[in-house]
Amino acid sequence: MILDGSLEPGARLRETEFSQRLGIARHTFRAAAQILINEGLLRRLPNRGVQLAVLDRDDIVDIFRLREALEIEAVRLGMSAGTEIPEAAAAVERFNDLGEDASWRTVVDIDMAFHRAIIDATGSERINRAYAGVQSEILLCMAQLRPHYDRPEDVAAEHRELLEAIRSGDVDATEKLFRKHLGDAADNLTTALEAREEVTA
Amino acid sequence: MILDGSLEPGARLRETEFSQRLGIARHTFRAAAQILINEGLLRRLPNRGVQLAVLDRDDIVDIFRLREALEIEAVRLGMSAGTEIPEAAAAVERFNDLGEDASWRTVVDIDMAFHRAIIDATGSERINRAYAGVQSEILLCMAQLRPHYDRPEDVAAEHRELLEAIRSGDVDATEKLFRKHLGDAADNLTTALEAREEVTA
DNA sequence: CGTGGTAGATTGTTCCACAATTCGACGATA
DNA sequence: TATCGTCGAATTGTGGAACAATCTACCACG
Repeated sequence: MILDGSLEPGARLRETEFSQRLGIARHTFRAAAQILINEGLLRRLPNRGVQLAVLDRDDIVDIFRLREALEIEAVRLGMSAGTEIPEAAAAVERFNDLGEDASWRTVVDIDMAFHRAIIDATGSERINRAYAGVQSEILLCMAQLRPHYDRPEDVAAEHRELLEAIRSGDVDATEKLFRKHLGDAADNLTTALEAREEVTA
Repeated sequence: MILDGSLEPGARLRETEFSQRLGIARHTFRAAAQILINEGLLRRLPNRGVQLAVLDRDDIVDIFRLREALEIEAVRLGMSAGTEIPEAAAAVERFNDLGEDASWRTVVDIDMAFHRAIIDATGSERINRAYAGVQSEILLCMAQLRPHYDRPEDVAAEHRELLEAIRSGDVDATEKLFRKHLGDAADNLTTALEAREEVTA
């Protein structure tokens, strides 16, 4: 429901209401909510329960700060270990196969798979956990914003570049490219956010 | 109790026993445990409750991988913003004031304060949260290992260098210095771990 | 028009209950 | 004797009801 968009940003999730709607006990709902809080999807207001996170401009910037930290480190680790990342290559392939009319959701899925592959390649449980958190938040972003996306082929080209950079072995150049890629994505989302704010305002 | 060392690594925390010992209800204990699980201090075994995390060599390496990712990014952000970090400077001062016989615990506290100051300076809520997780795990490490530490003045000197590097403005050199500093710390802990394993074996 | 108070709603926590699952002991069988 | 399966106790996972603490909204009052 959260990632569906069927819940308004900032909506308060009352315990009795939702536990009944989900057919679970209030305790169980609270336990589940705690997990989602740690993923950043919900926020706990003391004595006022949980509410769906509202992401403002600063949040998006912040999410991408952490994302940059994790992905850059993952890239460095992967490159110094010289590991191949077949899943990332597979993601690029899937990008290439997309037609002009590919659904936005498909593009997002492949994008996520690409970046997750790089994280997975590190074999670091903790970097993985931390990244899982930002990834849910990004999904939440997407659910709330539906930002503008480039044509599939442009997205494909950009990721092909990233993969080639990794294979080239030039760490600094790759790092720079990733920073640019992630920075652009963050800009995309922030402009989408501001566009929505204009509508609601 | 966890960070005291009064609980053995890998110990199972039975719900009835601990909720009674702490004077809280079983549900409350479960909720608290969930939070500690997210901090990496406890592990949940399905249908077998929670147990105190046991950190092996790989875990230490992994913790410091994430720590490196976060601190390096924090340093970069702080340096590009040109922010002063008075708390870090204060930590260095406290190091300088330490006598030869300073307690190990004091050294750890100041060390933590120094590194946390750098993280705090980013103003990034999410980098902060992620770092809080590794920090508790490091504390757990410390509680379980009591590793060998250099003389206080050496530790002081090393941190003074780090701070000076930040002030110098040379990002790459600073990054290299931090990687070395953190790598050494990780080595310290892993050797301490291996030393303990020899004893128990 | 602002202020304070009161009543209702909601959360945080406790206690009790019970199904599901795991673990260990016991005994049967080869 | 060793292996395996079965049974029972212990423990977890979940549900339900209750209650104090806290918050919210509304209303009376100055």
